[in-house]
Amino acid sequence: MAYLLAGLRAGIERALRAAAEAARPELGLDADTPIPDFTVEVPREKNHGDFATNLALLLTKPARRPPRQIADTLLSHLKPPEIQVRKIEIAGPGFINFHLDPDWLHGVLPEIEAWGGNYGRRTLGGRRRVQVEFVSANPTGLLHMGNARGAALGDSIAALLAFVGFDVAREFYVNDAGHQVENLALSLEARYFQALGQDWPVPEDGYHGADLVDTAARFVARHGDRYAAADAGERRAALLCFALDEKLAAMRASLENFGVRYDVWFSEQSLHNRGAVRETLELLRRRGHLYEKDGALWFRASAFGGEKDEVLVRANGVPTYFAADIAYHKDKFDRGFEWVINVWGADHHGHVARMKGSLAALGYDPDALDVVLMQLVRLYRGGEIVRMSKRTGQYVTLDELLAEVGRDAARYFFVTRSADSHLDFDLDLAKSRTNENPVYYIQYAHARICSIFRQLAERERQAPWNGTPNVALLKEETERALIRRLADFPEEVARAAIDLAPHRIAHYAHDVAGLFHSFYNAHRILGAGEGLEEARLLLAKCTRVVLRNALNLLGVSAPERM
RNA sequence: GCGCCCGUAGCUCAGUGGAUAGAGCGCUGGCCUCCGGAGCCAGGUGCGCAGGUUCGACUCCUGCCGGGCGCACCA
Repeated sequence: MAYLLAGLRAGIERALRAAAEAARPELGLDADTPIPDFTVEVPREKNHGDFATNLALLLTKPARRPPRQIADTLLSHLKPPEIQVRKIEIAGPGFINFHLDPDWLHGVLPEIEAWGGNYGRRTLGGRRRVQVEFVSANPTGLLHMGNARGAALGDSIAALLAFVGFDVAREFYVNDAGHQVENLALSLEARYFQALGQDWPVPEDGYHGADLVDTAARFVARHGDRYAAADAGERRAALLCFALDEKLAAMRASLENFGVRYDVWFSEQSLHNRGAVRETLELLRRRGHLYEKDGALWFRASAFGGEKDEVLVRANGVPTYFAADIAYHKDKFDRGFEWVINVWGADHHGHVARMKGSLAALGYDPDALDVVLMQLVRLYRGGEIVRMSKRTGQYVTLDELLAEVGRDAARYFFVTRSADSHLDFDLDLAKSRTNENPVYYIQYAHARICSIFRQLAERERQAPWNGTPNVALLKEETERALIRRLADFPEEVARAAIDLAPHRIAHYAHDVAGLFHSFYNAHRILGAGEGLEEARLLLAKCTRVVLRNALNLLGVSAPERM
């Protein structure tokens, strides 16, 4: 998949490498000295041309010559690449700047038009199988802001990886086993008896959210007081089963409203049921990485980069969450994923080293696991921090967020910051339908373009135009700047995917929208005159393609009207 | 105390070791008899501190200061 811009860059790289090889004798480089890894990048400063390389600067040490002299020597050996270079100059401390024939931009729009919805797609992934696991919230409550950020981030990462050619699966790990679930059962039991009119307090460290009151009420509606007199274990099991079904269904619905769909919902309990946890423990034991102490079974995590050793089986015989998680990650690789990505809250960072350590201990490659740690979300309303606590049941849920600010603004806000930056989410800003809100700025550009084409369609009914737009007519500063930026999209996509950083796409889309608005404001499209109008329509059309493709990656809609 | 993340403009944040560090919001002043004014144009202040590596550091290393989060037989 060779895009225009990438081709130009590659051509310059090849020509430079060849020049460096040819200049070896003059530069005093023997055959063993490698040519350093130079960059061919787009200079920030326009006067510095279309591309610049630092090759001469990097050669100063091996060649032991001043950089500008090296640059001179390189230039004398530089065969003009297959592209049209108008001017090459040595500048600054020793950069070599390439000024291209500005006509190269003429190829960009036809390229975008031809690719359409696939413009920006790459083949970097080689169809390798990648799994992205995200949210994986405890089914003990509703989804909160941290889960929402994880959902937006994980889904966009998955979309990006798919766009660059990976075979991607989205997965939700359901923590339906362990202490917290037992805790949930006890809280439910209390709400159940309360619903039946009895005085039965929710345990101190239980779940106090009002949602459990509703769950209990529905349980009573279905089963009445049948379980009041039943065996406690039976009662709790029934309540739990009922609640988990309900909670998971609700989570799935919330996430779908948020534009997130999973390929797999993976049950932790299923690992226990089919003996996968036991088998994993056995494998670790055979490999000599377990020992007993104080009646518990420990994993020698400290031998694999962990901060300390970890308990896998408690003295009471119950395996820990970590034991199940090891089995789970083993299972991921056994299912054939070559690359596994977890999106976790920063409060789990301590878990990363031991998780990777456990993979190493099992004989898997710990580098095949990447954990994207995402910092916490702080919610602001009316300039004040909204305090949240799951334990006390006081937190804003994903559903409430969607009701208040809408899906597009929410998705955009969550994904516009890098994962390792704390997120201050301003509810007032996110729900404002004004120019303060950056998400509408992008969508507005898209809607504007659609509006132009609606009018065009209206007019074309009288006098349809059929010809080929002449992109050479697009000579205005704002036009060229916009085209240039549209040409960047494939590289932006690749970078964002490799870095697992969808926020780059958010910023890029905003940038493109801004360039379009500037162009639009400075020049007429419809009625611009014979030929020019068609060229500008093509530019608008291609801008729409890029905006749409970018917004798609973020899970934000591209509306035709607003 | 130890570990991870963060510290860039008044606020919220971008910025693969490159040349003169950007955007949004807020503030001020302008802009179409015309394709959607949710738009455009103009105006300015900043890389927490101190060392080090490098031809070159916001970026890498060390120390310090400040903020967040971890350091359970919880998940």
